[in-house]
This record gives sequence, C-alpha cells and structure tokens, in this order.
Amino acid sequence: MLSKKTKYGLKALSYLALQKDRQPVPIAEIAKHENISQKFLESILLTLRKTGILGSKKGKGGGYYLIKAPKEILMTDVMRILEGPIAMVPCVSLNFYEKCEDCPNEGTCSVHKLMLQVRDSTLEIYRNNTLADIVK
Amino acid sequence: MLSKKTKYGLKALSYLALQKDRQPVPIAEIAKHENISQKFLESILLTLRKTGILGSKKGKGGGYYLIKAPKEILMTDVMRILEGPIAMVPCVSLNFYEKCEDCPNEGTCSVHKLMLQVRDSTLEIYRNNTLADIVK
DNA sequence: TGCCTACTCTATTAAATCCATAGGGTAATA
DNA sequence: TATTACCCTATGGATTTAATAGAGTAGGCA
Repeated sequence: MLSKKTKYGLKALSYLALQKDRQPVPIAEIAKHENISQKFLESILLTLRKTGILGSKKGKGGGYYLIKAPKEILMTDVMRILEGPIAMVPCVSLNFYEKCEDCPNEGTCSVHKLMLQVRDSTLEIYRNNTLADIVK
Repeated sequence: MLSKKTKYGLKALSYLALQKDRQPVPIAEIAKHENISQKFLESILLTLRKTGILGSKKGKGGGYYLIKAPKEILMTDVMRILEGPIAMVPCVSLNFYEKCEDCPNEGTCSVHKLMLQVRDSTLEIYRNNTLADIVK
C-alpha cells in the first residue's frame, strides 16, 4: 500500500505544480485545498525541502515552492524520498540492496526472480513520469 | 514491502512445484528446507488450501500438494491471495475498489493517474508469470 | 525595534499490522 | 489404536504509520 505520506506529498507537489507562478504557497493553503492534516503535511514538505525538491521562504508571504520545473522532477526521485525503496524486497533493490538471511541462493530464488521483474516494470513507469506528466 | 507471508508462501509453492511427483509433502519438511517458522507456515498453507491452490492430506504420509500443474498457477491469483490487492491505492484496484475520501475527483487526481500505470505494469508481470516460470 | 507570520523541531501517542509462538484439538492412515 | 500431521484459537512483542501538541526560530514589514 501507498503510505499517506507519499500520497499527501504527491498531492502537495501537484498543487504547487499547478500554480501559475513560482511564488511561495503557505502550508495552510495546501493543506486546506488537498484535505490534509496541516501538521502532518509540514513534516512531509520539510523532507521534500531537505532533499532538494522544494524551496521555502519564511515570514509574511512565505511558503513552499518548486525549485525545478515540473517536467524536471522525476517520479523515481520523489517516490524514493517519500515511499522509500521501489523494490518490494531488499535483495532486488538498486539503492537499498540487502541480502536475504533465509535465502541461500539468489540466482535460484523464485521470489527474487519475480520481484526483479516487478521492480523493473515499476521503475520504468516512474522513470517515464515527471511531475508535469501526472498533473496534465 | 513484500510481507513475509507472501515471501514464505511463494517459496513453499516453489518447493512443491519442484517435487518430482505430486505426493503430499509434510509442513515440517517445507519449513526446514526453506528456513521458515513451521507454525507460521502452517497458517499460510492453510490459506492456500482454502483458496484452491493447494490440497492436503492428513495422517501418516500426509502433507500439502499442488492441485494444478505449476504452469496453470498464475501469479495474479497467488499474489492476491497472499499479499492482497495488487494496486497501491484502493481507488485503482480492480478487485478491491474503494473511493478515496479526501479526493474530490479521480479523473484529475495525479496520484490516481500515476498509480494506475503502476498497477497496470505490475499486473502485466503477474499475468505473464506462472509458478512454472518462476521456478525455472 | 517589535510584532506577526510561517517555518522548524521534538516528543508523544493511538492505531494498525506483522511476525512469531504456544497449546490443544481433530481427523486420517498404517 | 497409536501415530502422524493437519486445524484452530489466541496471545504478545515489535514495528510502522498517522496524527497531534507545543514550543522554538527566523524572516519580513511597519
């Protein structure tokens, strides 16, 4: 299942992508428009800022804004930041690889074989979608 | 993440698929060979039996066995039984559809749009893989 | 300067899920 | 009839998720 964190994060990014200009948008406005708990959203936007997706401005007229153009923001990056590894098992993860303790041989493991295919096809989707694509 | 339940279930099915004949295999044997907690495996095999994937035989010489040939067992079925919905959000699920409370319009929802693609590509993988394919 | 706004951080908690274990009961076969 | 192996219930620890609360900090503008 997709976590609410990821879901809310994607919705917030989409909302920002739909702004006419790149002026900062207050958290409260995003939270209200997308039906998200403001405090929860705060922590999500913070992560997105720290990882270079968003910028922020404090004080009156402040808020969050996209640093790059929507078509430059890849879903692979966003999903990894918000949801974590794309692979369903660590032994097929590109960025978070870990060996399975219980599995003597990855080469002959049926789970490994299946999950490798799932990872590849999912990755393909994320690579072919930018923020601009999903708000269209 | 893939649950251990699914992982163990797939491993058990693979082990059964690799048997020469279709004689019942005791839980203890599967558990030992695949490094799985026997009691936990019991509940998993039980589910697989109740949903028509496995058959069982009690008493001496008993155990679990595949009801159909490995190439007749689709991963779509197995994954839905063990892991649940294939979709990452209920609003794009074929078999477990639910409307999102917080989402006013699915047609314009960016999360919906992205997750629909992910579901389709994942489903494609599961449809193209039988138990026979993943043990090869 | 001083106040207001909005971001930032820490801590806590309720709820849900996952994984595993334990123990006893029941059915079938040699 | 005794053994083997399936079947069922329930319990609990661990982890994660989602949300809430409250205090603190920094920037903008009068």
